[in-house]
Amino acid sequence: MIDDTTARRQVVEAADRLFYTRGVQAVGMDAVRAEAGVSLKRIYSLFPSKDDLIVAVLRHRRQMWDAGIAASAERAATAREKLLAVFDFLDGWFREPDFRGCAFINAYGELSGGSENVRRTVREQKEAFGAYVAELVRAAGAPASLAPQIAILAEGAQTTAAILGGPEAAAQARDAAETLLDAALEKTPL
Amino acid sequence: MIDDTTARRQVVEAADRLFYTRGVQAVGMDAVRAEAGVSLKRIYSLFPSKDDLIVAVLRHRRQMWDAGIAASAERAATAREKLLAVFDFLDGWFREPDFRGCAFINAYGELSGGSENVRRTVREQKEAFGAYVAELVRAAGAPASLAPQIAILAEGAQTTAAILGGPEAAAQARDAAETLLDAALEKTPL
DNA sequence: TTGCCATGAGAACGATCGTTCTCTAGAGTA
DNA sequence: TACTCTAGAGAACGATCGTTCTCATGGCAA
Repeated sequence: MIDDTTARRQVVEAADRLFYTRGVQAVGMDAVRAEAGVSLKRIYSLFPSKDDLIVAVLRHRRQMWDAGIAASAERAATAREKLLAVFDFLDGWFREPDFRGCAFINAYGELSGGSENVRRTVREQKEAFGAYVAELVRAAGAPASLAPQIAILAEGAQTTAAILGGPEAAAQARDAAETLLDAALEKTPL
Repeated sequence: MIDDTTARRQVVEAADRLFYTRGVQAVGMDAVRAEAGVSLKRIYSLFPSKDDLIVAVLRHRRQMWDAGIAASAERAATAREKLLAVFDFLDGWFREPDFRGCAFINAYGELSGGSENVRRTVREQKEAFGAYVAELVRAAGAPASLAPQIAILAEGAQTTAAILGGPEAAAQARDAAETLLDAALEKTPL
């Protein structure tokens, strides 16, 4: 028998694939069982309910998001370049053939009416991303008011790319962010 | 008996309220019947399926959105002010107590995996809004590349306001749009 | 080998869904 | 008044969901 950690990972990754592709409510627990190769009994011993599994999937998505952003930032030298690297990360993501928008936004739209846990988990990841951007804005020497503007650009790029179906929004948002950065640094010289 | 036009309107408005508040899949047709005061038989004679009703609701939402944007633009004199008026409209909307994000984005996240009709209807409204912004950008004498940037700000403000739960994103996006407008017009003088 | 216990496969359960059907009551007409 | 037709109320249907339960199987201790 596979150990709990492995089973847990298999279930979360399988559910993530299915949820992201088809939507959460459209995927039954039996489909998760088939995709993960883990029995229903085992799944329910690892996750007390589907709601808990959804939250675990969102946490897993957040780890992947954080890792992707961090990897993209590593290749940048300055805080300004790290900020713009966010949009380079988005650009690569938008070009993946199975890109279907931000899983957090999708889950929020689908489940926020029903699950408080989902609402909170989604809000937490958006707040964490906002804090990440705010820290880079501070390091770049720009006024704090720039941070939410950049975060809004990143959010908007994700929904625009999902709905219109092309990667262009990433470059457009990146250009806008660059303009905003230039304007902010101009007003706040060293 | 009420005529078809009235019944249709009652059903669409009732469904809109329920779908927007609780999510589409969480609302059964029987709940729509109760809220609208129109029998199931009648509903199914007006809309062949729930999918058709969803599309009708989205079209209704689009009319309300277009009207709101137009009313906000009417109070503005120049093209530049009309562009910024979009964010004033958003600001008022975000402050409504039952604001729960953009119905189109929510529907897309919830249903795009299953319904081609929903996908297309959502895409159409985003494209229409993009065209509206593009026309104003042109009238303002700014380069065309500014238009998608402003549209992305509007999209991002909507999801940010929905998830974080405050109206601040509207003013933040408005400030960003103003900065982008200034920078664009500076580079492209008359 | 024998008994035991945990496990997985999948049937079962109760709820709910979208959709259709039945039945009844009432309006309109001759 | 008697007949017809329509529409509404809601039961019914088949499917599917999340969750639980049953039962056969196979490893493991003695």
